[in-house]
Amino acid sequence: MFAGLSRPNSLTKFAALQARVTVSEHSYGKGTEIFGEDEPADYVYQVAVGAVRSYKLLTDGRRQIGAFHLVGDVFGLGNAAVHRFTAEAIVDTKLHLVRRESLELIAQKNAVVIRDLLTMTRSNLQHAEDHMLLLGRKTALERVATFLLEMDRRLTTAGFFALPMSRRDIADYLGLTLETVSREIHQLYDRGILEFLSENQRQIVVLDHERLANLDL
Amino acid sequence: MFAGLSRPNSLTKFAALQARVTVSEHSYGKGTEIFGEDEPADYVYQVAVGAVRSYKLLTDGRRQIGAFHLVGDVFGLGNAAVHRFTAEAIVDTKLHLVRRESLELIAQKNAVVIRDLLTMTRSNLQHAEDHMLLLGRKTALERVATFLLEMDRRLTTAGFFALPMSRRDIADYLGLTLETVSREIHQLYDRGILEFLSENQRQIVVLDHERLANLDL
DNA sequence: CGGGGGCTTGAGGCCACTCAACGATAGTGG
DNA sequence: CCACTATCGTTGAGTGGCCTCAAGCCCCCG
Repeated sequence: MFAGLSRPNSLTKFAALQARVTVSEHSYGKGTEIFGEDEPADYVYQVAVGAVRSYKLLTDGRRQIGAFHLVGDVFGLGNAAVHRFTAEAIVDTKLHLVRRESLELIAQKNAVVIRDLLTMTRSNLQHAEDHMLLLGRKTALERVATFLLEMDRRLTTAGFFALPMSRRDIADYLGLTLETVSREIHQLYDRGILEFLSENQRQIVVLDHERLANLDL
Repeated sequence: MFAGLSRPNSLTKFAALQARVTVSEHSYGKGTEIFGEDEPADYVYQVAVGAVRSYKLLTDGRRQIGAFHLVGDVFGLGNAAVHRFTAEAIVDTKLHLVRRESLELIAQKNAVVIRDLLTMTRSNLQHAEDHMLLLGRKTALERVATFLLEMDRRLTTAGFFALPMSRRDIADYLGLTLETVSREIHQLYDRGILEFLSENQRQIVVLDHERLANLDL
């Protein structure tokens, strides 16, 4: 029943869920925390509107964003009793919340539910595995190319996409500095691989997917 | 029933499993491939003897090792129908194999089985999340310190541990070069934090866990 | 005893980082 | 309505941490 919820247009399935578990909705202003590392993990979340970053910090403030959660994505799954991440709203965001408790309850009777949880956890794991390759072995330009392809795939609608996150967020996702991210994006622009829409540097059109994919080895 | 199999001393539980699914054992010589990326994922594996590396490659040969699987570890879980990485025996290795098919069959009747698969997949995910922080944000010295603490935790028995993997493997796990790994390990030696046993640089005693943990922020 | 693999160590180079300045935009309060 | 400020992004100059290239040692194994 939760299966496919991570795909944007499967929100319909959510209706079926509501008859069985407690689903609530909650709004989070730009920049506010949804949950913190080491807090008890009482809920599972789905993005209805907006975007979320989840990250870990080192003691001196260095930050690694593990994933961006966009509309339709389910997150808060990989956690045990306690969250392993901090999650924050990147922009004004609405989330659907499901109590873990009630999910457990259903899961005991309905094997399909656990199976769906397993499927979603697997896809989180696969994303993490791909990201390890990026962080460990790709150059700055390759990282940015991979990132843009991911965002193009996940949020392009009318031939372009609008990034909800800042250059700093992108940098902390890619293991770079914000200056490097800026430089590499502009190098792709100079090569004619992408274009900016209007004055806003967050709206991007990918002109040449193939060359972008070749940079992303 | 599979729960806890990832912990070294839970091999006992494996006996209970054998009555229900087809479990076979297989040996792999040092350096041989267990499965390749994009091959069909027909089995789930558990290390009985030896050690395994699983990795991804870029087209030009750059390699990122995502995890080392040691005695007791279960792997091959995060995969869908097709493997997402290559697995190789680091040393001569014996594995227990369970057909995915028969696992699926049991899982349909026994919700506990899926639950255990979910738990193990989660712990793989958490390892990957920690590793993203390492690859994205830690310095060379911090990476090596984190690695040594992990190995100390996972394979110390008589006050020391013997690394099954080469410097090159460690480097590809930590996103460094083998030369850098060598230099950083020796810096820890020079600081009196660790010692080598006999002539073999793979047998290590950690003398000062606390200082090692402080380097690993 | 010759050859190869694994590890160490040194010298030099480069890619991404640091530090800094600047422009543009949005939100705020007088 | 307009400073004022904060945030965000870009761009340049210089630095440094890790990589590259290279040589040499040790051990194992044929």
